[in-house]
Amino acid sequence: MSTVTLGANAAAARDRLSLVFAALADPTRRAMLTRLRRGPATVTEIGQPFDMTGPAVSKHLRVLERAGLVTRGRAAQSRPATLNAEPMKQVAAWAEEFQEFWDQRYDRLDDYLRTMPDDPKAHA
Amino acid sequence: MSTVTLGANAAAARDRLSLVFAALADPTRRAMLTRLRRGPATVTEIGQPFDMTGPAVSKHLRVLERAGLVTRGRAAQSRPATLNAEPMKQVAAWAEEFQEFWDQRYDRLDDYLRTMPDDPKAHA
DNA sequence: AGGTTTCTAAACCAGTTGGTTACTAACGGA
DNA sequence: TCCGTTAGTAACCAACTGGTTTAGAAACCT
Repeated sequence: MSTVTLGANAAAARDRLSLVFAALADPTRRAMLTRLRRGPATVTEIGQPFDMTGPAVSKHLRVLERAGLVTRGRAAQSRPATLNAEPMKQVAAWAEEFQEFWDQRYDRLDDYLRTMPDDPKAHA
Repeated sequence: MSTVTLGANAAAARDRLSLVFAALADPTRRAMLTRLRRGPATVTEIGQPFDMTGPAVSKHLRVLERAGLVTRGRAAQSRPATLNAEPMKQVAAWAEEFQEFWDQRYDRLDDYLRTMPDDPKAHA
């Protein structure tokens, strides 16, 4: 079998948007980003509100960095993190493609039944 | 120690937004949602474009369902999934709280330096 | 009743995630 | 030069993830 047959490929082909969404899927990291709206901060500053060890904070920051949500500088021995909100623009843009469905009543069974036969001419 | 001491708590306290972001962090699932914009669809219809087995599709749908992005009905032996885009409104809202930083030049070192003296006594 | 279609459940597997502890590196100050 | 602060590496661990195969439930069609 040329097909890989490997049980798990998992997150192999992680595109950019997936990285961003995955980074945002953790409340700790979202809180960190919110914190960074008030300006750049050092690792210890960022980790202060959370009950976790230094390396854990460091790892979270690396996830944010790899998603492009944070850029890191170097000032003395501190390595300040700066918010880079550009990827969030893409997140918002993606979500807003669904805007027309946001407040849709989902009891439109008739609509469902009309769409059911799935054939292209059902629309025209 | 009453604290669990367990090495991994991980995704224990998954709040709603985290569930939604996690669900969107997979390109397959995003494609499924995009598909559902054209109207409800059965599991086999949804899984057709993807090279994966039935159960895999089923699992993806369950993730979407638990995130509140999809509601499932029952019609005959098919169990059609309907898009529920309401959580995306929250996603967009969250992302847009960062709107003022989207196009920000991040070479504002002066701003950084102004925010730096974060310690309380530096203010008073 | 028997068969087909549609979908899910269970068990399993490998890779990722989120945390820990212990150690190391780099810088600034006395 | 030595010390404290700041941050990152390495190794480890348990839970979660995304996929598989195998089997089974539920509804339709003769």
